[in-house]
Amino acid sequence: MFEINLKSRKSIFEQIVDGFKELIVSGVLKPGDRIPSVRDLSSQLTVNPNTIQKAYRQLDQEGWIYSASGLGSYVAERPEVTPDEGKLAELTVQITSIAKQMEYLGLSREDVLKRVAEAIGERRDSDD
Amino acid sequence: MFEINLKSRKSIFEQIVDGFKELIVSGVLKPGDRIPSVRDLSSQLTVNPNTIQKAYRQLDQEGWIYSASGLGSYVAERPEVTPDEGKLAELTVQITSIAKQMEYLGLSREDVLKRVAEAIGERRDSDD
Amino acid sequence: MFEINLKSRKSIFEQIVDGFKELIVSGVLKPGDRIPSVRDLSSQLTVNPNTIQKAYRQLDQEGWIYSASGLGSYVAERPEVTPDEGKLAELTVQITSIAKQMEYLGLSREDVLKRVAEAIGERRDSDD
Amino acid sequence: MFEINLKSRKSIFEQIVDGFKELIVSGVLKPGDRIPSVRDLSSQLTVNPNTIQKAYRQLDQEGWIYSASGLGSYVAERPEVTPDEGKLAELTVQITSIAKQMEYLGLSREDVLKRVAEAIGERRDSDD
DNA sequence: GTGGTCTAGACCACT
DNA sequence: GTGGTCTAGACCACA
Repeated sequence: MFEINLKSRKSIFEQIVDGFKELIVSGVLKPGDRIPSVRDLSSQLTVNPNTIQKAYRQLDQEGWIYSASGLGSYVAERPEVTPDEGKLAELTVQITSIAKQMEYLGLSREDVLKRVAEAIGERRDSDD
Repeated sequence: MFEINLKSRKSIFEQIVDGFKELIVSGVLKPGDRIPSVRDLSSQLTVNPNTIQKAYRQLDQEGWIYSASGLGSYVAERPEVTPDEGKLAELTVQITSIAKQMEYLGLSREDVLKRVAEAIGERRDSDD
Repeated sequence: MFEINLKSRKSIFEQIVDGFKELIVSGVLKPGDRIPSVRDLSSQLTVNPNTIQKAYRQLDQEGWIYSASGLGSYVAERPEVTPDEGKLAELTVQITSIAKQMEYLGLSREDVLKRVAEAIGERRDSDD
Repeated sequence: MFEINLKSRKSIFEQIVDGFKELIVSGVLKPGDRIPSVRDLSSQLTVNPNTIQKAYRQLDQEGWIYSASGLGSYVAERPEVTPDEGKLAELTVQITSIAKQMEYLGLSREDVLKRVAEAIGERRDSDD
């Protein structure tokens, strides 16, 4: 699935949460897909089940997955129609901070935008 | 200078570090500017001096400020010519992750780029 | 009959028990009505028969239905004359807690009562 | 503060969460008040610190308290101005279900409303 | 001192 | 089998 880096500044918990977000957002995991059971992932990553559990609960609360006791955990439907403005606002704050730091490091505004555009897989030049 | 929000999930330490980064990156604090002494900021924010001290040390290590013993702390010069590719790579990873999450939430790629562009204060094409 | 929502925090078992209570309390199911057999409901809801079985047993014990071996399960008579003060006391505690939370959230006492009144389908004064 | 009933259907975790909500909603704990440290409450209730911690985190996420690492946990400000319609809707669903059950048990609609009115400390008859 | 993370391992209810 | 709760106890960063 992914790997845990014990040396990272990120906590194991956070790495698992973010790891799943990446997988979902990048389309590797699709809505309805079953994700590993707490115990399975626990032994796969050699991480305590409690930690996995906590991560799953977090992802559940944030709406990324849902967990049905006795059945397993599944990737939630993609939030359609109404982009959650609350979450969006939070992400905008984060992205702003990072974008400004990149600019400060010497990147031109154009270059920052280019990197983001590449990141989400869009050609900015051709058919913009 | 800025304010400490105890209700934030961020620790006070983190808020101070990030707060200074924002101020520097946004140009409020310019290279060479003197920043408050540990004692002053401590009483201003009613925050434990140890915490301020630690934050300054962190900012120093990351190259945002430099502390001259007995003289005070100053905003470091902007790293001009040579964009630190290591830091840049890390930031790119972060910004990619966030941009993809925004897209997943329902924003079009165009809208994501627009938000970033606004974030760093640029008009994307000419006068869009 | 009703639907099972796997994404709910409620267990399937709980959803079935509560679902029947709602149907009975709202009058959709009336005393004496036959409810589906375990097998039927199991295939209708695609839920494990054991779970249905357990839910029926629970409803039986709480006096909402009665199961006649070999004949099926039926909605029990409404407990007319003697309101079970034990159950009532428990419900009062629960409703009090929720009402106070609604008030704390910013609803006036009037508004809280209005919502409850609407909930049970009554006009509070005359034709409000 | 309050007591834990090991025999209750409610989990310890839930009892703690609900216990604090009661205390806040009833005014025993006021915004800004400090609540016991995780360790203190843990030894007071002879409940594992992890469980207390989990409860505090839940209360934090729901906006009832806020926890500042190294400082302690405090009752959050009362949500003013904008009654959170999401939470309100959830509570309305709950209160409806209970009110209907009370009615089914034999209470008149009037009696149900009376109980709720008493619960939140309002006289329905005098100055309605 | 504070909150927070993580592990180890038991136990429970639900499917 | 599944998710979820709870305990016991270590450890960390922050204040």
